[in-house]
Amino acid sequence: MAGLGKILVVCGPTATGKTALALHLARSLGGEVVGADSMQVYTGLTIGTAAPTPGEMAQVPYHLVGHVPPQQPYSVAAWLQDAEEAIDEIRQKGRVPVVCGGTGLYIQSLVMGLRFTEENDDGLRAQLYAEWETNGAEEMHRRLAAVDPARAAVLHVNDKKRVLRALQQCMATGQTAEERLAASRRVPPRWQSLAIGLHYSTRAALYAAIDSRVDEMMQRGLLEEARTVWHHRAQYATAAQAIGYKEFFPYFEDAAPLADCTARLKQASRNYAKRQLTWFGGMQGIHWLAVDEDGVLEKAQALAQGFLQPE
RNA sequence: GCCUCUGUAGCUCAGUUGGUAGAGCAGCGGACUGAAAAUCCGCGUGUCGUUGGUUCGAUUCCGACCGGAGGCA
Repeated sequence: MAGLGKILVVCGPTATGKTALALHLARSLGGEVVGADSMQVYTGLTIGTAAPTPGEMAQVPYHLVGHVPPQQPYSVAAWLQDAEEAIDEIRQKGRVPVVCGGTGLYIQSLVMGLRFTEENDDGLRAQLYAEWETNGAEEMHRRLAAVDPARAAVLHVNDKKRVLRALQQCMATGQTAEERLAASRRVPPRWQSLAIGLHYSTRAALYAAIDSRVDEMMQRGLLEEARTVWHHRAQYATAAQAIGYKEFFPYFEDAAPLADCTARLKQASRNYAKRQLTWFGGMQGIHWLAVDEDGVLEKAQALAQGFLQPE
């Protein structure tokens, strides 16, 4: 363990102040921030994704924020690769990597040290999605059961995304999901991480923070940003799925009043925060801090300093 | 003032030819290995507006009252 590089991780549900904490840690400990957010990676999606502001990014070096054109596909695999590169670069400079974000899949994969191979076939994926439409869920699930019974047994028939992904992966590589999982863990973790999770002491406080942050985003010009995304929705395959934009599409299409869309956005954000809470709640070893109690920055800094202390 | 419609889950509404009720959304819980801000799974007791009456039994039928919508004056 002694030789493992150390990284700090700031995670938790949306609207808890992760960005501010990461900035504080990076500034006080000589660090650089690495974004772990599946939507903040896209260039130009700044207000709706609550990306760090130019002012914040000027204070400390940032990585993996706004570095992907919105029309370009991206994924955990790509992010992991980018993140490893960024972390290596930061450590070579003798600085501390501060990974910050709310995408549970990304953070967990990084902490676990997962690695993915090159395999990916978008054409095959599209074909399988088309077949799902004509053949139905049961038939596709049966096909998976024929090639990878273990995976099929675990996946619900309606879990379209995972059933088709498993099928695609089998067809492309001949490997079962179990073999793929094993391969992703082949290289032992390269980092030792301290994860700090931010939350509110009550669910009501979290939801109130989310609601008022949406109002703030509106004042900062979210609607115009959303309109841009709407214009390009055909090319922005993944980016157009981000919460904060798609909720306004009905408004742009004259199908709903603006107030309804704003309310819908708040609701979607609350639902999302709940899913994040489930995800991070299931991760072991997170040090949780309540942001509506005093001294969060100090507590986090003390934890980080203790962790970074050479043994 | 009169007539008609209406009052069922937090919200929008089904339904019970009389045997105390169920969907969607919300909410709550969970899952998650290449689109993950995505995707998927599970959880439904609520004075069936109030109050009398008929009935073995009323949320359901009848009356009155209260609230809401519309129409006629």
